[in-house]
Amino acid sequence: MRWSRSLIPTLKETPAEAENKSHVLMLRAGMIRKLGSGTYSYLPLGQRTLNKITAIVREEMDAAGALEVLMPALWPAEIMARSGRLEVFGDDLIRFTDRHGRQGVLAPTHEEVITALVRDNVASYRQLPLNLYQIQTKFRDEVRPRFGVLRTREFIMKDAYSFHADQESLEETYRDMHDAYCRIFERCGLDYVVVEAESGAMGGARSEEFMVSSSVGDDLYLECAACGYAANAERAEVGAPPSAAERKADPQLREVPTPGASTVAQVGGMLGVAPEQIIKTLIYRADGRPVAALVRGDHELNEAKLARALGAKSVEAADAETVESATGAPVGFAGPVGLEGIEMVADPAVLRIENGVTGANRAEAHLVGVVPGRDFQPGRIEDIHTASDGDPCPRCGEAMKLSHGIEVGHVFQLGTKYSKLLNATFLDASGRERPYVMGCYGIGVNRIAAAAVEQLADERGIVWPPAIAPYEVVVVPLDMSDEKIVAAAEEAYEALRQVGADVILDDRRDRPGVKFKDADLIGFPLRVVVGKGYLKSGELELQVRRDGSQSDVPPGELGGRVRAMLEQLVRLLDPPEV
RNA sequence: CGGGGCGUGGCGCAGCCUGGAUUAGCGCGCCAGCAUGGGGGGCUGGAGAUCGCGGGUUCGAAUCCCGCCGCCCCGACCA
Repeated sequence: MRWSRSLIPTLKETPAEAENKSHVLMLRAGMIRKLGSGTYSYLPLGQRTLNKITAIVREEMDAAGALEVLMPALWPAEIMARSGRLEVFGDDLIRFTDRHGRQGVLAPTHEEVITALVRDNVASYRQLPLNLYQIQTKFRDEVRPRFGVLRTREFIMKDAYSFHADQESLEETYRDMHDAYCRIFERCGLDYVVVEAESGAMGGARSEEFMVSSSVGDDLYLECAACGYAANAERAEVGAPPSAAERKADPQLREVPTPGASTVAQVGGMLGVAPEQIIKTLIYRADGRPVAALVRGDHELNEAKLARALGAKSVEAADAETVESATGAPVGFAGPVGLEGIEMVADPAVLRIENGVTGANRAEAHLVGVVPGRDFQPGRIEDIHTASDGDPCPRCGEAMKLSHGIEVGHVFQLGTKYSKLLNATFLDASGRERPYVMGCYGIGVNRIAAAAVEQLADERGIVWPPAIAPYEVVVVPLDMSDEKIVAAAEEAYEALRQVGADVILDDRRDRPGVKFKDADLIGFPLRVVVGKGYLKSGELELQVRRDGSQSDVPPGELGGRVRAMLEQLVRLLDPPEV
């Protein structure tokens, strides 16, 4: 491609709306332009990157035995009404009414359609397992689209769905998909972490997310550097806290007035104690029955963990009436001391508090000098707080690190949830009718591009991993009025095309500075410069965007050298073996 | 949904509070020309704006008032 024939509107200045790295740089590099909130056009450069990503995704999906299909994005609303997800998605669903007054939606994900498709066209276990995927635009009316292409209302997703006769078969495909995902993200040059994810209420279901560490990531996950345990913050288990040293103090339990102070922050402020010393007592309803859940003041109760610990189907915060009848005090003054007639679950961290503060079960009063074990005895001790930075790893006990991450992929064992809901069954070998066991697997295509920019960009601009760069190499003639230079650049361009390199020739009649700045901004992995040096020595300069290194190359060796360097760059970008 | 902010040539901004002389200004980009050719450089001359939309106040509105629309940020929500 000749630069002068393409459409690459680079920007010197940052558009006011852009905040984070990938948004600013993709806009400035002329890859994307915004149409409305959360909707973007991809210009030639942006589309090339997207195409490279989808090509990698296709290759790996096909290699893993998945079959590509294409389903509609435009649905009659009743499809989702039938599965009950009209309510589940709620306002996230983009709805419309057509000319006949029929209700429609734009597809946010495809479980219903694929399940019905397989139900109606597959009937026997002989055809299983079956793994179908598509690469297609999804629509979600995000409450707040943000961070450029990272969170949009319209995005490209690779979604795959697998159908099995049994759990064992599902697990095999699940592993294959997991491995294919690892290869995809490695090939895309991303440094990623696979984290355990919250699987929801359905027991047995497994789920993992693929995270790219980034400060603009919307997800939180914990990682243990010592043993490699990693999990989404909602999911992460917390190991036992280090065993308490001998108690130094034996504080006296007494009640103090705390008028108007009902939150941890207020109580802490009024009594001059740190949140870590406060025992937060939360009254919940687990399948209807009230329970008291105790966590440290600086910790957050994790409802999924509480439900699991109690073996409850659902837990919800109790209403004010329940709280009052259970504790005898208004909301905000509950405490474990003297609390009777209600099941009590305490987080292990609570038991390490030496001199605690907690509600007195009386309005406007708290207890100080509380010693767990001495002043109250919880019925159960369970990990029920949401993991936070520094919490001990559940496997090895080392401190875990909390990071923000961009979720670029997600694999999930669905089980029979949708097949049962939609009555999708097959006949097994003994002629029995059984629901499909299903898995689903998603990848955010645009997000991979944005995540790569977030992760690798430097002060000069984007640094593309070669596999997803819009062009692998740019040839830059520095003086378009010099025939020798132009001729040499044309030859280099041809030579690179001959060896199959993805190359663009910057044939604009601009000054060198403009060309260098643009090349840096867009982030082509390699740059071939033809200028004074060539006139003197007859050699071309080969420059590496990533580290700024350069070397002289005789024109005859250019093709081979570029190929070799691109391969080397791919290896440099490989994440360390996990 | 709550809070904050913004809409002025393609982009970044000024002007608005204290209506009128600014012909709506500046920088970047764009077009033509000259010189230049190793990091967004210089000179000359141009093109390009119904000041988000609608209504109102006024002799007069980019500027004041009302309504609407769009966009951004923080938070809540959601996966």
